[in-house]
Amino acid sequence: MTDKFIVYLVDDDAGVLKALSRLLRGKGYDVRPYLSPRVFLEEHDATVPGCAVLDVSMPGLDGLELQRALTVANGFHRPVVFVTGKGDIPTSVRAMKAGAIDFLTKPVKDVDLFEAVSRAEGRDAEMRRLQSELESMQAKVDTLTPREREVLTHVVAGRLNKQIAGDLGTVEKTIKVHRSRMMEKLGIRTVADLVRMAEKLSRTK
Amino acid sequence: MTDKFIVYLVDDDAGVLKALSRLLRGKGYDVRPYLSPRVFLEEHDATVPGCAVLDVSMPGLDGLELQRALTVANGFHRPVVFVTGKGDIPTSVRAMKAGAIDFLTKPVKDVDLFEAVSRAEGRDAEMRRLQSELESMQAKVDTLTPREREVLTHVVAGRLNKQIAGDLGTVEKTIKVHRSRMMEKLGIRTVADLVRMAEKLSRTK
DNA sequence: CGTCGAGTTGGCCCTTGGGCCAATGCTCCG
DNA sequence: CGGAGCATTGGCCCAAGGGCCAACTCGACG
Repeated sequence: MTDKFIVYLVDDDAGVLKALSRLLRGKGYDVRPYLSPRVFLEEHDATVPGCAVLDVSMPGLDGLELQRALTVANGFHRPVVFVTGKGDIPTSVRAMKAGAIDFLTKPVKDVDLFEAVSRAEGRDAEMRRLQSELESMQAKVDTLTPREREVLTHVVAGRLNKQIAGDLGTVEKTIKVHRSRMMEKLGIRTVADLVRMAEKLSRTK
Repeated sequence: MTDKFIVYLVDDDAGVLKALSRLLRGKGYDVRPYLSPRVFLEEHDATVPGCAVLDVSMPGLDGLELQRALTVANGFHRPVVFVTGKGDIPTSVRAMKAGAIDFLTKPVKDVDLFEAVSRAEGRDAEMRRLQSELESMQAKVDTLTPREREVLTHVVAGRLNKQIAGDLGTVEKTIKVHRSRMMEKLGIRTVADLVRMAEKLSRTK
């Protein structure tokens, strides 16, 4: 479960690939080198923790396109560190705007690469923590019946049982039952926690 | 109050300054040109809406330093757009990491500049909206007595009056009074709203 | 010294929330 | 057809929230 953090290295230059691999492996990272961006993308599994270290200019699929392709995973992005030999400012700016962790120029200084990969690791961990938290909450919400969900939104809005009953065209007693079952299913005891949960879920989607 | 959005233009090249001024004024922007970054910084008033369009390389105080100086305002930054004639990738990356809106290379394309300034305007407006919301909430919280503040935190934590009383070494009745006055001062009626307010305040600071 | 704000507490009473048990009506599925 | 799941409702009772009025203590301030 606590999969090891993996560095996906993609560069069409075999020499660079080997050099960077050695460097990162020396630091203890689990490195997966790819000469072909396409092969990397095919094999890529967004569910395992890791970051991508990409060359910007590659034949077929360039770094920025690859970055975009890695960016679609349900709101979360695979952290990307760019490495380039012949990049320009507009490209670096586009990469950073698209959320790249860093954009390094060759020859890459070891410390810069380590610092970038380390930041990528931190961000990846934080993203996964957040994502799993959201998923587990969403999973619980998904077990609610339609009625319970309606009641949930009204409760979060601060409405009284009586008012909710009026809104939904039923009586207070019924709302109490839905409300109770809803809290039970969500594993939540207080309205405060309920509101916080709802806020987290709504803030991201 | 609804001050006009101002573009602070800082470039040590008088020609560029004039050209960009004309360009932005033509778009209807209120432009304030500065040849000296120091003078700009001295006169700068973070309370008025606006963005800065900075040349990266200037004598005395370069663009990145200026950006950092503009970044300290109580958690909020003055949006910055960079313009440069002789920048390099590391510089652009540092600028973007530091939160720059964009980093344009001369000759600057009109559309790029307009797009960047427009984005800056949007971000500035959003920042100010958020900030004024936070300030108004914080102002209300500041009117609370120490005891009321303690009760506030316990209520937000989902504790019952009885439990809060135990924690604070007093009785339920006392908590009810503090709680009631606290809600009154905050202008809030439901626990749901209280929790949301507390979340917003805690999330930023 | 007297007032004022803050913190406390009591009593009284009403409203809300919520648990327990029981029961009904409906729809969908095997 | 006979459950299963869902929505609904009633009664009963207790716990928790909250308004209103009154009162007391204490330290600060003039």
